[in-house]
Amino acid sequence: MTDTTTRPATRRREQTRSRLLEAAHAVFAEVGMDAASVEMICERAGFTRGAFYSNFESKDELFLALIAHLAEAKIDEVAVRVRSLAPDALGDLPGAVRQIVGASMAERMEPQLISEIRAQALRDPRMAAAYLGWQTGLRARIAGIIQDVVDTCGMRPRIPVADLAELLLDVSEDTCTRAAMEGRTPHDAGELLNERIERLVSALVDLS
Amino acid sequence: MTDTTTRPATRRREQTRSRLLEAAHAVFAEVGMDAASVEMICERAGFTRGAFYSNFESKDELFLALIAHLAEAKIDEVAVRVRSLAPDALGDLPGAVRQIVGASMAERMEPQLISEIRAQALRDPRMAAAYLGWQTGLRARIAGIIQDVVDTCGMRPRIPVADLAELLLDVSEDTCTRAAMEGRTPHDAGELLNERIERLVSALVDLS
DNA sequence: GTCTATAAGTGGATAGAC
DNA sequence: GTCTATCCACTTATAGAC
Repeated sequence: MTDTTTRPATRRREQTRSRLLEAAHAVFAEVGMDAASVEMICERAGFTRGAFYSNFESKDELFLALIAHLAEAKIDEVAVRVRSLAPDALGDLPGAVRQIVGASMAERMEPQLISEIRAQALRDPRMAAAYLGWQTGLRARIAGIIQDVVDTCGMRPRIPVADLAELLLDVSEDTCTRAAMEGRTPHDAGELLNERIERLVSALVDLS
Repeated sequence: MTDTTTRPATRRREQTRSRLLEAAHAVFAEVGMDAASVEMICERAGFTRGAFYSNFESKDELFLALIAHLAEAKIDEVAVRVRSLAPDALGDLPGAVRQIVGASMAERMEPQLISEIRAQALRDPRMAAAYLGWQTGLRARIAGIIQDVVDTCGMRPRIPVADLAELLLDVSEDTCTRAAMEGRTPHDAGELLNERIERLVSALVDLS
C-alpha cells in the first residue's frame, strides 16, 4: 500500500494550490493584479472558481501567497547558483553577480511581475511587508556572497558591501525593466546588464 | 472687449482637461490604473462621466495624456531647480543631485504613480514609448548637468557621465520607493536618499 | 459643454449539487 | 474537492436632455 490512505486528499489539494499559484504567476504578470480575474487564473490552471475559493480566501490572499512563494523560490535559487559557480569563477565579481542576480531577473516575465508586486506593495501594507522581507533577505544574501569574494580575493570595495549589494540589485532590476520595455530579448537584457555591472563593479571595488 | 468671443469655449475646455488630469494623477496614484474608475476621477474633478468622454476618448488615452503631461512638467522642473542653485553650490555634487532629482521624487505620491506607470508601460507599447521618451530626456538632462559640474570643478568620474546619470536616477527612484513602502515620510526619504547618494558619488568621482 | 439615464457587460464571491 | 448556478455590485460607454 502507498500512503494514499494517510494523505491522499492533502496531496491533491497541494497540487491544486500549486497549479493555481503557477497560473497566477503568469496571469498577474501578463495583465496585472487588478485586471486579472479569478476566472482567468482558474481557466489557465484548469479549474473553476469553486475550486479556487476552496483553496484561497480571495484574490488578495492569492497574491500574498504568490509573493511568499516567489521570495522563497528566488532566495533558494541564489543559493543554488552560488554553489554551481563558486569554485572557479571567484575572481570574476561582475560575472558572478550577473550569474546570480541577473539571470533570474531577465528571464520569463520577471520584470512585469516584480513591477506589479511593487506597485501593489506601495498601496497595501501587508504586501509591502511581504515584499520588503523578501528584498531584505535577498540583499543580505547577496551582501554575504560579495563579502566572501572580497575577503577571498583581497579586494577593497569603495563603499560598504551592504550598499554595494543594494546597488547591484537595484541596477539589475532597473536594467532588466528598461530592456523589457524596449522590447529586447531576455538574452539581450542579460548582455546589457553584464556590461553595466562590469563597469560599475570595476569602478567601485579596487583590487588592493 | 476681452477675447471672450475668440476662444471662450476653448479656455473652459482646457480648464476641464486640466482638472481631469490633476484628478487622474491623484486617483491613479492612490488605487492604480485598473482599479481607478472613470467615475472616481470625474467625482474628484467635480464632473460627471459625460464631461469626461467629451474630453478624452477613453481611460487609456487619459493615462497616456497624463504621462506626457508629467514628462513635460518634470523636465521643466529640473531646469527650474538647476537655475535656482547653480551659482553657489556647484562644488557639492551630491547636494545638487538630491536637490534636482530627489526632491521631485520623494514628494506627493510620486513613487506610487511612477510605479504604476512603469507597470503599465511593461504591458502597453504606447505607454512604454511615452515613458521611455520621458526617461531618456531626463537622463540626458541630468547627464548634461553633471558634465557641467564635472568640467567646472575639474572632477574625474570613474564611470562615463551618462552611466552616472542613469545610476543616480535609478538609485533615487528605488530609494524613494522603498522609503514609501516602509512608511517613511517624504522628509525621511529625502534624508536617506541624501546619504546614499553622498556615499555613492564620493566613491564614483575623484576630485582629480 | 455638461448632465441624466441607461444599456450591456464583467467582476468577486457564495450556496448547494455531485 | 471540485463543479454549476446565481446574486449583486460596479464598470465602461452611449444617447439624448438641458
